[in-house]
Amino acid sequence: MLQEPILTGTQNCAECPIRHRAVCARCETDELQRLEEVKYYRRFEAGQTIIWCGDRMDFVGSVVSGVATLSQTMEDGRTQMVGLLLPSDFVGRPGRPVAAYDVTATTDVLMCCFRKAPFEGLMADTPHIAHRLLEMTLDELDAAREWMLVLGRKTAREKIASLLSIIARRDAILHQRSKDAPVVFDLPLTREAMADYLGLTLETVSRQVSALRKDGVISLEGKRRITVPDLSRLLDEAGDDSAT
Amino acid sequence: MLQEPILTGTQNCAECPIRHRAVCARCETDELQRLEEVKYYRRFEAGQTIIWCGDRMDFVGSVVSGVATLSQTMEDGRTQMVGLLLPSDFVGRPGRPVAAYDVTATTDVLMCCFRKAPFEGLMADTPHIAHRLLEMTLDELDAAREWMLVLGRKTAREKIASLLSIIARRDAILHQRSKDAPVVFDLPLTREAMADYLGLTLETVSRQVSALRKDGVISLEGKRRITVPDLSRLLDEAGDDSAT
DNA sequence: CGCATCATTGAGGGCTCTCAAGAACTGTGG
DNA sequence: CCACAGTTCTTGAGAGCCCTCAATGATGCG
Repeated sequence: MLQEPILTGTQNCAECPIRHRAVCARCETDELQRLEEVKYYRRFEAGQTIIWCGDRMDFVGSVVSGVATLSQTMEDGRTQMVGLLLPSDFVGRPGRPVAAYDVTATTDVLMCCFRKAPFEGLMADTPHIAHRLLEMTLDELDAAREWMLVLGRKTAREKIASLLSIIARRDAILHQRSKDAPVVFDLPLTREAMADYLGLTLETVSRQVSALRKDGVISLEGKRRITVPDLSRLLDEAGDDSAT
Repeated sequence: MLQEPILTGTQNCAECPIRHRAVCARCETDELQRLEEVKYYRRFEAGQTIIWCGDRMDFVGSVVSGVATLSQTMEDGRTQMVGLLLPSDFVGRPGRPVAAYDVTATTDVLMCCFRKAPFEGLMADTPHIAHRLLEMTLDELDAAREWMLVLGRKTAREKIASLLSIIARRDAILHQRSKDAPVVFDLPLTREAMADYLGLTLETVSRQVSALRKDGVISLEGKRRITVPDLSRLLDEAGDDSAT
């Protein structure tokens, strides 16, 4: 799905694609070296569960490539996605021994893992890691709160448009397209995963995607490839005050 | 609503009721002294807006007493509460010049404010503040994610039960009651505020509260005072896996 | 080609919202 | 102490949005 460098064994941090956005972004070379001593890579296939809620966590880490999801499940099977993990996002909570959520790979995922105990020691020693983690956590908190508005107050159509807007915006930044060019991207999520993210059923997701297509807000190539001819139109549909 | 100490002018941190839970919890006496130099108190009446979304923020701070809410509003007036601020909770984001949410006092509120620029300087110097803030932010992120499940997947009845559970649990901890004694507390929120928190209308909130009363899960004295005869019953209604 | 997975579409029902009226509580002034 | 407005809350009736159940269609892989 997403391009992924072929990595075998240990990789040099200096050449890491997420070097300047991950939890290690602010580290000096000596700090990086200490991180490198406690790090290792793990690879997961699309669909595979990375961590089960309640499992002992002996590592924390960063998503290097691919997309993973954070989700919660009730006894009767209702599930709600509570986070989308993109490259550079952090997994795990320092100081907590047990995972609070299920983590699942939705595409092939490469993770850079740090052994937990030494990582916690590093956090205490080197302010750069702790500061960066605080910054990232504050960003995630903002994203979670943004999402609470989507879940609590938006219609199914607005929910779909909101999700597509987020992915489209990320894509626009990543590829630095011109403002007026149509945005094209692949959905990294199945209809079911979209439903779990949006608090809908997969049938409703399917219906609303079809409706947006019929209304010309988006067009589809196959099931996953989406073209947005007019991004501001999509933002309107999402109900966000895009201004202008 | 909540008892509130009568404070005039500056107060000594050593006697502060939230001394050991707020952002300053880990500070040594010399760090506290530096904090005290940049702090001041502000008082807000119930119903008053503390901060408008988009306002310049020249301070951050802690709720000392009372209850405040964090909320987002769409252009057409739909609003979603995204956080409940209780005593010791932190307000504002270091490094951000502008408020991202509306902050409203739902009861009389006393806030301990720190001038933003010097506070940010202190954060860079003293690891205790940054560490505590990270810990608090991670807790808030967990709470936000917990709430996403409520908003996305729970029924109206379960939503009400979930909200009451949260308040009841906090009250049980605060008052250290025996396990089996009935829990009694005052709702710090109007029906409308509850609706904004739960992603419902106030009519639905009212109906479901009545239904829980008719079914004996709770009983009411006036509109606000609630008795929970059997907490585990309430937790069941909330749909959480309370286990035993 | 057949199977499995993922997605689409339809029909009907239920939960929550909208609109509306009235009741209960609060504070003010006579 | 009571009258009266203003706010908050409750309750009802009907509509609409989304869910549930079900069948069909597309896509990919052995």
